Amino acid sequence: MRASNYLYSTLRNSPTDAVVASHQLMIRAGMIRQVSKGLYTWLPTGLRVLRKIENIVRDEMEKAGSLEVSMPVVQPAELWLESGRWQKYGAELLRIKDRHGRDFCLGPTHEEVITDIARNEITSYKQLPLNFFQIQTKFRDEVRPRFGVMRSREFSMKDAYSFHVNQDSLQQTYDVMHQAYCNVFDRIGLDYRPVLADTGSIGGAHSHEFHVLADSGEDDIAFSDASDFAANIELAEAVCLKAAADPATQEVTEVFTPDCKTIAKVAEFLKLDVTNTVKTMLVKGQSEDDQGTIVALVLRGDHTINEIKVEKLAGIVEPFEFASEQDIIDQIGCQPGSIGPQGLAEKGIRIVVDRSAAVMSDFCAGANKDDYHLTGLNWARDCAEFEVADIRNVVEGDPSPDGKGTIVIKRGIEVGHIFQLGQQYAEALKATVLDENGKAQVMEMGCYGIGVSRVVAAAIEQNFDDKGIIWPASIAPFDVAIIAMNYDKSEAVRNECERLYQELSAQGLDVILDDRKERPGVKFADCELIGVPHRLVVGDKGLDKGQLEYKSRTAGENQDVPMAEAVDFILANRG
RNA sequence: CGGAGUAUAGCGCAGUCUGGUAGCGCGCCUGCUUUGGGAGCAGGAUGUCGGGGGUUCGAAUCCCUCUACUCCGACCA
Repeated sequence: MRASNYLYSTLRNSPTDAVVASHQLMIRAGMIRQVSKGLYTWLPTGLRVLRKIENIVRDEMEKAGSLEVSMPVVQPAELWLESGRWQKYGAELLRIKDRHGRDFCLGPTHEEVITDIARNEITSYKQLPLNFFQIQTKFRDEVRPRFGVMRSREFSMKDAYSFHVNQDSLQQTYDVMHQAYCNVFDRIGLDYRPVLADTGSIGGAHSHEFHVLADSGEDDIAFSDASDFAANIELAEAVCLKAAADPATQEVTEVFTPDCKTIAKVAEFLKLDVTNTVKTMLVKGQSEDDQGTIVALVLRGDHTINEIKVEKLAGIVEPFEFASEQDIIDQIGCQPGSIGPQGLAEKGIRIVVDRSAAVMSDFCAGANKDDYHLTGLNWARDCAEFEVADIRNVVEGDPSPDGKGTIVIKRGIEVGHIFQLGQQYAEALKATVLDENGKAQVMEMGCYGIGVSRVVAAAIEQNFDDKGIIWPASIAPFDVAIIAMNYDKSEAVRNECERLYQELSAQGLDVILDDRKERPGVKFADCELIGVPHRLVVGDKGLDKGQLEYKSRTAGENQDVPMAEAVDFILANRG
């Protein structure tokens, strides 16, 4: 590519509405432009990167035995009604009507369509296993799109779906895909981790997420400092090593705690450590007869509730919802802020206590009376009727669930997610094959996603400096930039640039020849901003000595390279 | 959905309080000079001041309304 025929669209200052580095740099480097909230145009530089990632993903998928297909973005409501997700998926599913008034949606994912294909095309167990993938535009009407293409409404995703005659076969493909994902992210050159994950709205049993580690990530990942354990905090088990509560040493005492509506205030007012308090939260419970059912969740004062874990308890409404203030006043007789577990069981309220809270002794809790708390509480003596469950988020310093080391928490950007779906979609859509005995059998399914456009942003989050983007070699928009000095005046420069351009291109490299009539500083700045890994400067000064000047994007110093060796030098340094 | 904020040239911003001919920097165009880190001089182009309505002799500015975008929150007892 010759710069004189190219659109840089680089900006000197970044628009104020971009807050994270990748979003700012993608705009400044002329990669993307926002068209509307969560909707972006990919400019030439951005699209080059996106395509390179797609190609790596496609290559690894094919190596893993997946077959490429292309499914429609617009999908009929019928399929979604059949799977039950037309009602279940919620507002992220953009529903539209066609001219005949029939219902459609923009595909946020493609389980329904692929399962429809599978049930029509696959008839015998002998055809299985089969694995399909596509790289395609998805639409999810996000509550809050942000951070550029990191969380946009329309985005590029590689989604794959596998079909099996049994669980063993599914597990095998799952393992193959797990490895393929590692290969993809290794090839791109990202610092990533596979982590245990919740299955969320897609459903299913077993699942891993692939996270790129970055402070700007939106997910918390719990790692062990002594093993390879890693799990999304949504899922990470909170372990309590202490087996039982110590015996009571204090009597229950009611204390006046005016205006102490939070644990922090209560602890401060009573000069207690927050770890010696519990907080009691009331959430909506499910029951057949009445609507006002509430369930009490009890946590140690310094812990936070994990909604995903709570939703998995039987009898709790999903999605998770706190009880209304009116229900609390009606059933407990006090305002939120003074609630405690003692006496709730007598009122017929179910109590679920977190493991760590269940082994406390002589603790402090709300008195179920406005502006009063109780100290010296002990479970066995004062409030013996409760269930114990894991309902909190792990925190740093917790023991690792695998028994090795302690938990460290880091931020991650979710770039991939693999699931074992089991039979849920195949069953809903009646996708069956005939087995050895000629009997119809519901297929097992797996699904596997990579957020291709998000990988672009994630790669930048891990690789930039004050001058701009530093692309991993595998996905750079150009492999090498030839910066011409005095291109229009010097025939020697033009000839050498042309030679390099031809020879490097012939080697399969993506070359940008900066032949613009710009001052050198402008060319250097653009080259660094868009993050080209290798740079050759061609000027009369060097040519007189038979030399070119080389600099890698990451190196501080220039390096002279003889003209004759330049192409081999670049090839050798490409890595 | 709740809260806060913004909307003026391609980008970044001033002007709004106190109504009186639309401004600045960068970028863009032309010419000359310059040519190894975002050049200098001279000249030039570009705006329905987000849309609609109102008040006024007169509105970017005051009032009403709509829209778009940004950020924060939706983890509290």
